[in-house]
This record gives sequence, C-alpha cells and structure tokens, in this order.
Amino acid sequence: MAAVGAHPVLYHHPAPAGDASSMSSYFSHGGSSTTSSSASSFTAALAPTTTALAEHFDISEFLFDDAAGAGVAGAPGVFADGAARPVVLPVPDAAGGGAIIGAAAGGAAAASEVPERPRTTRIAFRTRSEIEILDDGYKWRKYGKKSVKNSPNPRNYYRCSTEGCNVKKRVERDKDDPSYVVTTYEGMHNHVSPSTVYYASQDAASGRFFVAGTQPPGSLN
DNA sequence: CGGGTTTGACCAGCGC
DNA sequence: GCGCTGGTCAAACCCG
Repeated sequence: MAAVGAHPVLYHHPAPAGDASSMSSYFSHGGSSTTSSSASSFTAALAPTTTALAEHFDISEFLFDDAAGAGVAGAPGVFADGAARPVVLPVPDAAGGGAIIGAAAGGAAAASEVPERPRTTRIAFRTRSEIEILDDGYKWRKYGKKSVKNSPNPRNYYRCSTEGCNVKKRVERDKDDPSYVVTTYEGMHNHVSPSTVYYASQDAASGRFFVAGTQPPGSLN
C-alpha cells in the first residue's frame, strides 16, 4: 500500500453563482492513512439534491484531473505534491456501478430506461489514484471485504461510522485498469462532514469576506 | 481500553 | 431445487 502520510482534508469551495447544487467541493487526499478507514476520501458525496444529481450530475463539476486541478482557484494547497491527484471519471459500464449510477431516490428523469432502482441514492465513479482509500472527510468503518467474480481485485465495504448515518460505500480497483479505483456510495449522510474545512472567500465587488462550506459555522441550529 | 480492521461464516437473491 | 455470488455479521485481533 502506498502509505503516504498526509492528512485527509476536504476542501469546500464556494459554489459558483447559479450552481444550485452547491456541491462543488474539492477533495484532496494527501495520501492514505495506513489504516484504511478513517477517512476515505472523496467528496462527491452524495449530493444533497438527488434529483439534480440524477439529471444533471456532471462529475466534472467536482472532480479534477491534473489540468483542472492545477487550475483550481481558491483552493490553494490542495495539491501539495503531484503524487496523489485523483482523477475521477465516470464509470464506464454499469454492472457493478454504471457510469455514475445516478442516484436513485426521487429523481431519475431517465428512469424510463431503468425499470426500478433502489430507493437509496447511489453514485459510482472511478478515481485515478494509487491509493484506494480516498478521503472525503467522512469517517468510514470497514465492515467487510470480498473478492468478486468479475474482478481480480477484492471489494471493500465501508459504512459511515457516525451513529445514525447509514451511508455505505464500496471500493474496488478497476478490473481493466488497476490504476483506477471504483467507488460506489450508497445513501446520503445525515450529518456534516467532520473534517469539513471552512474558509473565507472575498467578494470582489464589496470586498467582504464570507465563509463557505456545507453549512456556515454560525448557522448550525 | 476503546475503536477500528481482518476474515471466515452466514444469509439472501438470482439464474439455470 | 440447487449452486453461485454479493453483501453483511461477528468474533478475534491489532493499534494508538
């Protein structure tokens, strides 16, 4: 395993005006924790708005490849080193997770092609990474490992360790290209990421600073 | 000592 | 009905 020690941090970025989903977030995994779980990375996270997700989900909005990553503004230091930059791509085929198994829940405008889907939100995507455990800021607890028929690589099962949160995720290496990690999230977190990093952005026009994040620190109930 | 990981066993769904 | 496969459980173990 690539035990590159770095702390998993999730950077939240102010959503561009007009971006209703407000889920443009940046994820960086500086490396993997030697012990798996505790932080898997990635953000894409179950978007808060499943409907939008199903219809307009564009992985490119919350992923970055080398080029994009380099161009990320407002997230200085996301890539401290060029070693572990995840490149997320839609999963090519469905079986274990079709191209972004778009969400389930309420949305699914394209559901006409899919007879029936589980009620839980499910998203799958590929991440180009040397490590399997990407940090999405949430704390995951591994509860199983299984070798699957279609892949020479074992599939790992994780569950959000936050009490009351039933989000699960499966992580496995792409059978066709081991340099990619296929991650499938199932469910939606009912809590804020414990490691969400808030930071201020300055409004160019007014010069005012405002805090960005999943929830403004001051407005938590 | 508490929390997380490992790993074999068990169970349910599905195809033949 | 049977066998296969994926998903989950749970006890043992490990680590901070």
